[in-house]
Amino acid sequence: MIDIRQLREDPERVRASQRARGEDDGVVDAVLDADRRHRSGLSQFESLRAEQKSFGKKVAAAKGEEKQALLAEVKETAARVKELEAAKDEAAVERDRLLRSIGNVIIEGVPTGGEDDFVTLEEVGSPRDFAAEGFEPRDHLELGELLGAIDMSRGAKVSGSRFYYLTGPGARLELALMNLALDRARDAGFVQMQVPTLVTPETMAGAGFLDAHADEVYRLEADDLFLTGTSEVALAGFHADEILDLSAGPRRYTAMSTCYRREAGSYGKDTRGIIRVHQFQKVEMFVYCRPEDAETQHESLLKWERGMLDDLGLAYRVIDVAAGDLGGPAARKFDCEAWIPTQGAYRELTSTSNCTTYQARRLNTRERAESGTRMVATLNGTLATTRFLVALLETHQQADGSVTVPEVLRPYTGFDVLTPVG
RNA sequence: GGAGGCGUCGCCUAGUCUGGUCUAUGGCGCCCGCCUGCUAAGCGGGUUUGGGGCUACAACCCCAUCGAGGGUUCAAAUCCCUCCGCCUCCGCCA
Repeated sequence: MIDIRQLREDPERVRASQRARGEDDGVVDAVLDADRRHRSGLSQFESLRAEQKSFGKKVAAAKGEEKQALLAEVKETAARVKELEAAKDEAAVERDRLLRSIGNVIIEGVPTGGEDDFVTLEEVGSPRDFAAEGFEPRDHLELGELLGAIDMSRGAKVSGSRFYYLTGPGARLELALMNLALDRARDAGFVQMQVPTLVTPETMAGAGFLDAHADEVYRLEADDLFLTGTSEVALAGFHADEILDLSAGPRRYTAMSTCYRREAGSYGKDTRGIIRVHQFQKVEMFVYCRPEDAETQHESLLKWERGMLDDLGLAYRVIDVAAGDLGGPAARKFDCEAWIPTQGAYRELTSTSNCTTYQARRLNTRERAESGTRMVATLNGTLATTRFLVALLETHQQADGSVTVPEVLRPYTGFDVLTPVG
């Protein structure tokens, strides 16, 4: 949720943000209107309520007939107070409903437009030239099956489409990747967490996943709980309704968790292999910081993400995601997309978002400021996910189907190469 | 799953039975000041959070806030209902 005060003081900035996102900017005036109605209703309610309260003291002091007379007089006031209260509450509900529909105000420099309007900030490394090497690359699933690392058909047998098993060296490789990421996060000062992956509707909504992403979320109806699609949800909820002390610097957390996504509306897309699946592992970074530190923290998250991709020997590009593709909470988002040889395309491996105070406002996470309290900023970023395996297998394959393990992962896998089985 | 107890403004705590003088008591901690070679002690004052009004974004005034949400009432921390959390005991269990 954006700050109503910012909207009052600088409505044009919010309108411009809405336009850049390709959203309706008329909602801004609708909010202002509801806000005015709420505030005038609030004044009316408060002054009459004050009158009623002072009357109550007279009633308490009075006796006998005098008391009866006062009671009769104030009864009408009480009824009127109730009406005024209902009216101002109604206006507030309308105001908040509209306010919640507005996405975060984008940071200056974010490209205008939709999914295809991103700006490439940098291309790192060059895609491997298999033609020059004289062999046709196998795709990650063919390799995975050849190496006894991925088993899609048994995943489908047990759980349906878009489920899979990682077997033997595949399971080992994924866990190696996660451990590398967790060690790096720890070395960078992140507090490591194990988090719930089932959360309440309040937490899910607070993190911002029940709006645009509502169809993407698994819901357990019997218990009214949601399976999270990222540990960002639990990490964002961790400090909900708290007042933090950030005087010693940002609070930074990392967690590996299983992530669950329905992938509704993506029928027929990425149906082969583990590019797009219902369940996967991910190591996430999450930062609570002062609003003025958010952009610096965002750069740091991007730096750590890039460090992983660099050291894993992947070719990738960094993009500045366009306003229309940010989602509600993010004010800016950088994606790192790795080159997938058999697709001849860059595909998202990591994503880091600066949510400024948007997420914190919904979750009511504040900090102690010089006078009073104020909202903190939250940021998140991916350090590793199961999808990395796609780029790793394809990029580091050899003509005979074996796959070289990047140096940095070897201490974790315990082997240097995956070799074809049987 | 069953029975009981508890939830008060950082922490502890009074108030709940018997609704109004609660503008929520006291202690600890913390902040400001006085006093004082320094520190401590002592003394005085302040110290929930959110919102609104008026404004210099001050001061001041008002409203809400006693786990959350409803209800009864002229009036609710206090009475009633629902929910949540914690504790104790019993039952069940990978």
